Amino acid sequence: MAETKKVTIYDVARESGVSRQTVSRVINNRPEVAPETRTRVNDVIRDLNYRPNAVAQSLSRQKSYLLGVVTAGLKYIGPSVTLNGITDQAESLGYGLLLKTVSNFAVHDVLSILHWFQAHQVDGIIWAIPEISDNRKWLDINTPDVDLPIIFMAMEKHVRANIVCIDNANGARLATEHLIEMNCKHIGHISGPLDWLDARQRKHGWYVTMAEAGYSISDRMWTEGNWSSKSGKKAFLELIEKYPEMDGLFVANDQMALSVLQTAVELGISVPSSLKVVGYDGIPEAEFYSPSLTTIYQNLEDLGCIVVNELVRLIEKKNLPKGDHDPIYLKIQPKLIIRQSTQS
Amino acid sequence: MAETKKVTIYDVARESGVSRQTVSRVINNRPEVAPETRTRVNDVIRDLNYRPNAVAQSLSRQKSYLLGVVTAGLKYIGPSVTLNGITDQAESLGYGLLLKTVSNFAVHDVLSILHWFQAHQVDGIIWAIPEISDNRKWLDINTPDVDLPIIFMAMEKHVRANIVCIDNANGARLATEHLIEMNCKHIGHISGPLDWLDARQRKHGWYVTMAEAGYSISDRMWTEGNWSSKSGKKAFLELIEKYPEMDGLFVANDQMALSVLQTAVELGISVPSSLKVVGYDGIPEAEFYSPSLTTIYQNLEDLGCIVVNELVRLIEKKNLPKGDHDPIYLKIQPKLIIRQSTQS
DNA sequence: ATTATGTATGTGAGCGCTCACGGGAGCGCT
DNA sequence: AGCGCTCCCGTGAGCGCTCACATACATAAT
Repeated sequence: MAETKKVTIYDVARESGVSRQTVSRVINNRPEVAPETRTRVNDVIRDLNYRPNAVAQSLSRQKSYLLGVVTAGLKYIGPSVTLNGITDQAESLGYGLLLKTVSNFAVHDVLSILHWFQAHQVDGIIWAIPEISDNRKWLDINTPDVDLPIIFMAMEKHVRANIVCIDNANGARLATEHLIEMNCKHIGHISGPLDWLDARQRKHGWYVTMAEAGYSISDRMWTEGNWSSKSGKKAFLELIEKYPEMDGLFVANDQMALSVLQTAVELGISVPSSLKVVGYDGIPEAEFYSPSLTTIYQNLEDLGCIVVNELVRLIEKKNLPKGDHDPIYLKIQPKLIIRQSTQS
Repeated sequence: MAETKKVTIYDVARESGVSRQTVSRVINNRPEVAPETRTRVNDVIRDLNYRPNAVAQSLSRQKSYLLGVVTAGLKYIGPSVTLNGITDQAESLGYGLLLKTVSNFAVHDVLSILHWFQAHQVDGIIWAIPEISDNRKWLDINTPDVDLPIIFMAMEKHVRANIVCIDNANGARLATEHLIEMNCKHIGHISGPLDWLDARQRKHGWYVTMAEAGYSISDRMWTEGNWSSKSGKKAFLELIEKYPEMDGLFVANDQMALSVLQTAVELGISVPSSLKVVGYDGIPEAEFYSPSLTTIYQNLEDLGCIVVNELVRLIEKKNLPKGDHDPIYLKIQPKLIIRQSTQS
């Protein structure tokens, strides 16, 4: 354990009778080394238990193979799953992750985070915080003085921001169209908190689909929740009161939707026969509830994976051409999963 | 944006007419700088938009202010919440986080992870992977050649490993004692997968408490699940069949417990009047189910926070004395939260 | 023999910073 | 004048590595 202090490239060089540069060539797998030399150096490396110092490497080659990730709300399952996708893909592309979190989605000091990443020489940044109220405003006001590739997740299209997100509007459309197909005539909606972009997009998707299908829409047909089970129950009680003829319901996330299913039992409303319910997210529990919940599944792990791919592409492209291309704007498509809660 | 290239400490020095060392003193808030000099340098720093290069600092001072965290199963809520606690506390102590994940809890190559952290000069490591089957065996076999403070979470006591964990056995005791107090005469258990240490500890806690209270115990009184809702339902059906007189049930996590509550409705078993149920974890949904679920709450955010505190203590203590102290072994106490599912 | 073409290695410099020094200026004291 | 002291500041060296180059020796082409 408490061996000699740090082994450096010099130790290896001395021990194997070559120069540090040759050792460097060996550890970086460069071709210009004689086979015997290579094996000899490798032997010494093993004997000395040498391990290249990544910090020194970063400093010297001006590249860290590290990505910065800002996330929020790891206590919720969505962000966590996304992060999981990010880590996996980063790992497999040979990048490490420097993680920052901000509390309750408010970005108190964007710049300090960007600067911290910059100081640590990350090669790129993933901004994995949902767009809520005006927490992206800084992008317009204050062009950050950080010259690094950044990809944002889940935000409105923007002139000079790279974005990868889920197509919420289309997810909502799938849900609503399904309810229409199942012959629902009075389709309500429980939205997420409307300062969230995702919530607005889902609500908008419901709205537009209804309108296109010739349904008339009024404010008594929807209520706002805040994603939590508790709020789901509250919103449902409110909604069913002001919209009693409702026979179809699109809920903006599964957690609230499950709460609706349960509350429906308490109220003696039978799902799916007299009310059909669609959720959003595709959490595992939704499958094993009874009735199992029809939902819009978004593969957040994939999303994380795609973000990393795009970012690494940006990083590696950055060296070559000077021309500013259009920013990335990628929408991932969610899928409708039909289960009992909408079957007749 | 695309300004001049990197601003270094030399630029600041030249521009403000002092030596790099003085600039260094300013950015590190050292006292030996004349007030006017300090403000002048600070002005130049602001004008030039200078930001110290953390990589160079790490290399030079041989200290990175970075912690390595290995986690697994971010797609589950437990590990994520813990990670959340870790990030928050690390942040507030001035440490950054380097994150690695491993897939499905199996540590295919422990050493490569340790070495990666070591190469990146982290100051300490948090091993936040649950102990499952023999994924800690390496600790016995192969004393890692990494001379860094490491803290493990959720593992069996070990001669030379620092450990911070939740007192599962005691949590299970609280649950079981509560059922006993509520006059249950036939108390069953649905365990987690028994290759998990946590599952074994919870089961053991139930067992011991039962035994101490003079209950006789047999194998028909418990079944094994795998934490998932689905498995909870399956386990419950099995259990109620072989142990029909059961009137109290301790379930090893909330997810399975909620599934039990739901299945009970389907079977026409009324909770709590004819069966009382206690879960474990304290997930938010548990509160808003009906009946709301009595559960054992473990504050995982706190847990993460405590781990970081201990690790940083180790790091900062490391410089001073040579004496190896006993390894850390901290057990965090969970709490019983009584709700409807056990009220008479 | 002369020049070209490689292949395998070593050398200086530098990445951006901090440590350990050392040294000048200014003060009060003998 | 000389001493010691504090306060402020600068210089050399080095953290561990990689870049761009130079060098040595082979082999092949003229």
